[in-house]
Amino acid sequence: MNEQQKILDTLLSLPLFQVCDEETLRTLAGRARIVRAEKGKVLFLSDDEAQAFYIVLSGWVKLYRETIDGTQAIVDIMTTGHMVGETSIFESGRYVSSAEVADECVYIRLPIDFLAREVKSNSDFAFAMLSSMARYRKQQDKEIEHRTIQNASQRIGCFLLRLVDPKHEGPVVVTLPYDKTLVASRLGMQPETFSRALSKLKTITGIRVKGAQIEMDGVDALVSYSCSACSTEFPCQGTE
Amino acid sequence: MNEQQKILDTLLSLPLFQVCDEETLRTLAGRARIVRAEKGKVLFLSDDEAQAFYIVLSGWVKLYRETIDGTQAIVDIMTTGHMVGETSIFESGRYVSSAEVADECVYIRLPIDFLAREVKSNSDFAFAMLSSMARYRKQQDKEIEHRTIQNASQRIGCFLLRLVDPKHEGPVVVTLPYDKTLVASRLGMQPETFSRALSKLKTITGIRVKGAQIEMDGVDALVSYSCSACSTEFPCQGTE
DNA sequence: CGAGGGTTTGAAGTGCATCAAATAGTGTGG
DNA sequence: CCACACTATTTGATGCACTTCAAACCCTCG
Repeated sequence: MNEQQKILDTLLSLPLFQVCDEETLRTLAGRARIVRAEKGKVLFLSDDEAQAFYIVLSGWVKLYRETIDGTQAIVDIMTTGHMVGETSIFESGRYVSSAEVADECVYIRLPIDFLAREVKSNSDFAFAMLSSMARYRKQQDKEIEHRTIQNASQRIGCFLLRLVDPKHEGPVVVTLPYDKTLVASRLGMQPETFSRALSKLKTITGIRVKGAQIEMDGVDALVSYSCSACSTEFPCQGTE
Repeated sequence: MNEQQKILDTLLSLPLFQVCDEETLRTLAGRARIVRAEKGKVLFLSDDEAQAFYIVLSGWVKLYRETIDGTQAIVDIMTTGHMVGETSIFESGRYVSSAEVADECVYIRLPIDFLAREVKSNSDFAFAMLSSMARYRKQQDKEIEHRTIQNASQRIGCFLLRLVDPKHEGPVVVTLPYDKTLVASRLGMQPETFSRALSKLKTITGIRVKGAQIEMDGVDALVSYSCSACSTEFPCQGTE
């Protein structure tokens, strides 16, 4: 399958683009490129003038903000199906955070001018984009809540639960999606704290940790430990 | 001036509604009510079925999420010109957080069905709403950053700076917009911590605190103390 | 096999929370 | 205008959670 066809198929698989005219998408796909990149590749920096937005096909892209002295705050970590950089069209055409590949990654790079045009001319598209924006907003609200009222171990528990299929019952094995250092910063803590908090979670809830694999007999122990300190009940669906 | 006219004028003064047909707004205004409410009045609770959205005319409304044991996490605090509850249209018609009057407040209560209809039929409106959503998203991203890398005193300094007119130069007096306990929870800390962190900020930056009034000879001291631990330079425009 | 990154562990320090109590500030009724 | 009640704010003492710095360990990959 050629690259353009692959891009077109991807677009058609995303709810946001399903409301677009196929001809429009074909043109868009013609102006897009699939990119394979290694960890560390910078997609864009905060305040850069936006030329493109991105759709992640596989792997992980981290969004972060950075102070002058180099301290980073992870804003979010995106993966398959997520859009990156699209909000620049509402911010005078500049990116509001930096984006970098966190783990070997394939993504589509698309011209940003398409977005602004489509949002203005296709109200279904605007509505779909609003929905995805609203979902994101809800997620960020939850994130603030988590960081305010959950301790480190509870946040880890909550993170693990969001990796479990909510319909699943009985014993589960989940795999951490990226390295522990990154999970730590995603959850707003230091790697050392993560390591210790995970041990604590182990003794409290009886989960078993084998490298990046985490086994448990069921979600109940985690749920009762983590979700008690949260306004949302399991399944939390914090997105991602 | 009668109530409907006042509502109509308010709507016309907000960028979001300026893109609407005046006749449509007149109808909307006819279905809206101005409400005066005291501290503690609940506008809605998380998960309630949404009947209305709100526009704050004066005073303060806090958005919060609450765990079963009653612990609250303040998500945001809204004031003049802010919309509240509007995202419910993207969340199967349910509110995603609770809202309560934090300080004597006047607001307009409008029927929610208008929003969904207008977003779908008026693409300028959809675009305007996207812009406001994007602004909010940016603000929340910043909030997460602040809570991750700023300490309590720096967050207070940052909060104070956002109360200062960015174009202002020389000595300034700012007034805390609501009581210190609420400012504390807005910034994700305990009242006691707020009090101590404010004293610390006083000795570090030379600001003078007189009740809710805070005087300083200039913003520089605050800027160099608070903004150094932030990716955004002053004026930060964290909104609000 | 050795280098280098990721991860864990240890020791020590800091910041914030918590509980308790004092103080200041505000509004009320007399 | 004062005394009282009530709330907001501050202060003190203490403990825990998380960070920091340092070092060891582990694993993977050239």
